[in-house]
Amino acid sequence: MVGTRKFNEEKVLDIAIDVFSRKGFNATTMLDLAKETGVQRGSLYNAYQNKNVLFFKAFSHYTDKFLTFIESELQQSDAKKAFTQLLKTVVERLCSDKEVKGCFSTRAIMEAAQQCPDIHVCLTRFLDGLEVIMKNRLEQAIKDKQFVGDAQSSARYLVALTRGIAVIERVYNDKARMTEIYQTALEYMPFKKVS
Amino acid sequence: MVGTRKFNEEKVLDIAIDVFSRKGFNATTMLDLAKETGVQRGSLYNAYQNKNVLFFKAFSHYTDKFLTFIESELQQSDAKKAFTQLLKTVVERLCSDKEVKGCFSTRAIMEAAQQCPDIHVCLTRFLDGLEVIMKNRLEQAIKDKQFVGDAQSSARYLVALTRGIAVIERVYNDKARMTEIYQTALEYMPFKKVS
DNA sequence: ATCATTTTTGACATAGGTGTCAAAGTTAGT
DNA sequence: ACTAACTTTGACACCTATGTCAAAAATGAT
Repeated sequence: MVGTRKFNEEKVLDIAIDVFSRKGFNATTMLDLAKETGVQRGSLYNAYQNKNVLFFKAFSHYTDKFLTFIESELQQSDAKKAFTQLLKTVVERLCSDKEVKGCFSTRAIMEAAQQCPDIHVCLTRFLDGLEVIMKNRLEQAIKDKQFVGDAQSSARYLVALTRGIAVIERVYNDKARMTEIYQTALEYMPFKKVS
Repeated sequence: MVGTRKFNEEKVLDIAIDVFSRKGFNATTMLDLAKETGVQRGSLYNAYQNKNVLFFKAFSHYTDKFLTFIESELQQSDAKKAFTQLLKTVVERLCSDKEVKGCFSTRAIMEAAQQCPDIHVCLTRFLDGLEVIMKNRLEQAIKDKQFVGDAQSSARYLVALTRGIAVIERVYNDKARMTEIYQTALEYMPFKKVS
C-alpha cells in the first residue's frame, strides 16, 4: 500500500465503542469521535463512509472480542457457578468505570436498530451468538445432570435478562441491585447440585 | 383564563407519547411533534418550554395511566395467573401496532436518563412504582401460600425482566419469542398451586 | 529519487433543529 | 362592546452536524 493510514484503526474502534457506550448512538457525532480519537473528521469520513459504517465496524470489532470472552467465562465444571461467574463479570463491566458508561449493545439496540438495517442485522447476530453460547453451555449442563430445564428457551430467557440488567444500570447505576437481580434469577432456575 | 389554549392537551400528550415511542427521544424533534399533533411548533414552545419539559409532561401523563392499568391486571386470585396475565398484556401492548412501536419508558431510559436529571427522576419513580405494585402482589401471594420466594427481590427481578423483554422486542419484534421468555421466567419462579 | 496512490487537512456548502420574538388572532370577564 | 391576557403564527437568527472536495502531505514500490 502506498499512502498508508496514519491512525491505529484498532485503537480508533476501541475509542469509538467507548464513546458510543457513553453518549449513545444518536448523540455521538463524527466530531465527538474525531475529538476523542484524535483523528480528523475528514480522515474518518475517508476511512469509513459515515457514522453508520463506522459504528458497524466498531460493533463487529467489539462483538468478536465480547463473545469469545463470554464463552471463556462459562468454562467451569459447575453450571450454576459458570452462569453466576458470567453474570458477575457482565455486571462488573457495566459498572466498572467511575464515569457512567452503560451497555454498548443494549444502547445500540434501543437507538439504532430501526434506523439502519445493517446495524439491525449485526445486533441480531450478536444476540443470536449470545443465545447459542448460553444454550450450548446449558445443554452440557443437562448432560451433566446439572440442569433440568429447556436449554433453548432458557438461553433466550437469559439473553433477555442480561438486557434487562443493562437497562436497570441506566436508571439506578447500582451494582448491588444488579447483583441481586441476577442472583434471584439464577436461584429460581432449575440448576441441580451433583453430589 | 382569557386567551384559552386551542389544542387538546391530553390529545397532544398522547400523540407525543406515540411519537417518542416510535422514534425515540433524541430522534424526535419539535417539528415531528408539531406535524403529528397538528399544533404549531411555536405553540408547543409556548405551552411547554422545550422538548425535555414536553417529554416530562407526557411521561407523567403516561405513567399514571400505565401504573393503574398494571395494578388492575394483577387483581386475580391466583398469583401465577395474575402475573401471567400482566406479562401477556405487556407483550401485547408492545406488539399491538402494525407499525413497529417499542416501549416508551425503556427507550427513554436508554436515551434520555443521563441527559436530563428531571427525566431521570421520573423514570426512576416509574420503575419504583412498578416494583412496589409487583412487590405488594407478591406479598399477598406469600400470605395466600401461592409464592415462596422473597417479594422484594423478586419484584426487582421482574422489573428487570420486563425491561429485557422490551429490548428483545426491538431486535426480533416477535411476539412468540417474547411470550416464550416470560413463560420460562414464570415457570421458574416459586409459585405454588393452592389445592 | 521519482512516481503513483492514498491519506490528511481545512474549507465549504447544505441541511435541519432550536429557541425567540413581534404581530395578529382569540376569548373570558367586565 | 371593550379590554386585558393569553395563544397562535410565521419569520428570524443561530447553532450544530453532515458530507464533499481540492490541495497538501506522506510513503511503498519501482
